Amino acid sequence: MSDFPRPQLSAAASGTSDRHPLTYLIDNLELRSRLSDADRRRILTLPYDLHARPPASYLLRDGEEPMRCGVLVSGFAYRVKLTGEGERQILAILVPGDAVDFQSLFLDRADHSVQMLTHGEVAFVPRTELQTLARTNEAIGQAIIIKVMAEASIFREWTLNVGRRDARRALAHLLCEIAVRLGHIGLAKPDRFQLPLTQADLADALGLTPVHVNRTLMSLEADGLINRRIRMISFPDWQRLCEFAEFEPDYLHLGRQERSVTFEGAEFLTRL
Amino acid sequence: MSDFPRPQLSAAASGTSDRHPLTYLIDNLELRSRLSDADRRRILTLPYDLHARPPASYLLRDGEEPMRCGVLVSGFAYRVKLTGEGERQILAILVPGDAVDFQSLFLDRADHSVQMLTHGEVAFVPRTELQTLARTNEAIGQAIIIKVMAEASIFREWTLNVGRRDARRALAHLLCEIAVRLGHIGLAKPDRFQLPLTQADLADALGLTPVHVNRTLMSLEADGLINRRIRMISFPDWQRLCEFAEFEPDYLHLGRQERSVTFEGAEFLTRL
DNA sequence: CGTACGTTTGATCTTTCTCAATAATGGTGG
DNA sequence: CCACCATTATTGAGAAAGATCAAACGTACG
Repeated sequence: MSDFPRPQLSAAASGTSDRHPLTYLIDNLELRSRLSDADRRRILTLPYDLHARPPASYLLRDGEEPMRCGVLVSGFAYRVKLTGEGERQILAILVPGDAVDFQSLFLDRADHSVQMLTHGEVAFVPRTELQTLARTNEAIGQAIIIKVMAEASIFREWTLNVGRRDARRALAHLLCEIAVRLGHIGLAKPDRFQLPLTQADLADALGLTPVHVNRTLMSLEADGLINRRIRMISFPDWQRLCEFAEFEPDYLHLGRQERSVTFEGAEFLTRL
Repeated sequence: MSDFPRPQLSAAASGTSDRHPLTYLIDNLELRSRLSDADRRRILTLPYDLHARPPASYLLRDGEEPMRCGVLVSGFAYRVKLTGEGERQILAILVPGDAVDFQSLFLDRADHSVQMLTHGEVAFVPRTELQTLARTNEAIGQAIIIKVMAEASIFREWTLNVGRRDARRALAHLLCEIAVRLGHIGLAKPDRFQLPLTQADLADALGLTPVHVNRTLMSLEADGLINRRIRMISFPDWQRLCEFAEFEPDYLHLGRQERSVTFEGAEFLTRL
């Protein structure tokens, strides 16, 4: 909370290896929940189709009835909504291991779209299989709920970023978030990472204009808060950047949510 | 979708009657889920404390470990986050029947605060009781998940509103949302309602300045999109307002989420 | 009837947008 | 490996939406 966690390398591999695709989902759930060996094996029995997807392709369309749930295996994607005028607002970034449709697993239709940001691979699991799994396996069901709740928390911070931080602070905050999330899956070095978004994407994420994002990036660089070489962002002073951005990663709810383990009938927790 | 639902009066009462407080929660869940008589009775067995709360009092504090879950029985509340500079961003409005802590029912600590907007009453239920209920009763558990997901959908639309709509459109959209949600619980007439927010609150909800909200309200009124008498907002032409605001209430996910009923082992849904 | 809070108004300033052009970059086919 | 094309990034000048500051006005309520 007070000392800012650097983006850290973890064991989760990065390349488009030949690991079972759903191990990425397992790793993702285990960022916040504890699963048993049996739970992990159960997830690996889910049927899936693995597909390569090009940039900008849709993984989910606004208004559609979701029939399957995609799990991002490699590459990046984003959640997006459009205004009537066709202006985009990017709502979230998905990284490898993230599921596309947990957000609407029990809703009749999608209220936003998900599109690929880069080239990547997606494992599609039938929605009914996941629903059944979520309801028959308590640990997995809870892990999914925790994931949904953590994502909702990220939406809230995103709204604060868009609504109440100026361009410099908001952009710095977004870079911090992406750096930490990539670090947790081994896709960022402690002091640098490859930004998967163009400046136009950043603009749509922050409710700004590409031109202004460009100027803001240059302004952050001029102040020594970041360095850029092409699309590689590096942090000369991570802590200073976090302080400037007001970045406090609690809202990511990373780390196991241990307190949520209820001891049936036990009241002692309410006395803590 | 094509014809805009007017805010509608429902059977859910409004006054601070002597109904069992948790019937408000039941009505709230039944906006989107089907519950059996047994489920309803089960909810009514939850222990609770009913408290009157003054405006601005906290129902949940950012960073706190939630020990209990409040259910708003009367009055209004809002979810809020602060920047490091102390600027507020209101993230959501809670109306009678809404639960305060579903958003963090399985998370270790709250990532935002909830405060009363007006005077009101809140029924506090021990968090462990709710967790247990959510896990032991499938229908209620699913109803809670659906509620969490629907709220997340509202967060996303909120972000679009703040990030990509100009002040007039965003304000009109917010008024539409509040009108429809109040209508569904019988707190709005078809063409008018009592706005529970001050102009400063509206500003914090939209990422604007109170001065600008004031001017924007006057501008909407000058265009005949709304009328105001004190805090009473009325709609001379609801459909025109909806079109102007790009308000399409699908994102509220009101109406029973029937498709989410899985027939165990049945694959036929994937063929729809 | 006075105090606190909310609303309205005016003048001025800043951030961010718009439009338009130019320069890099990256990938592709030859 | 090079030439070419499409994207992406950068720059400049001018315009606009929204912010800021300060004050006056209403209204509600103890």
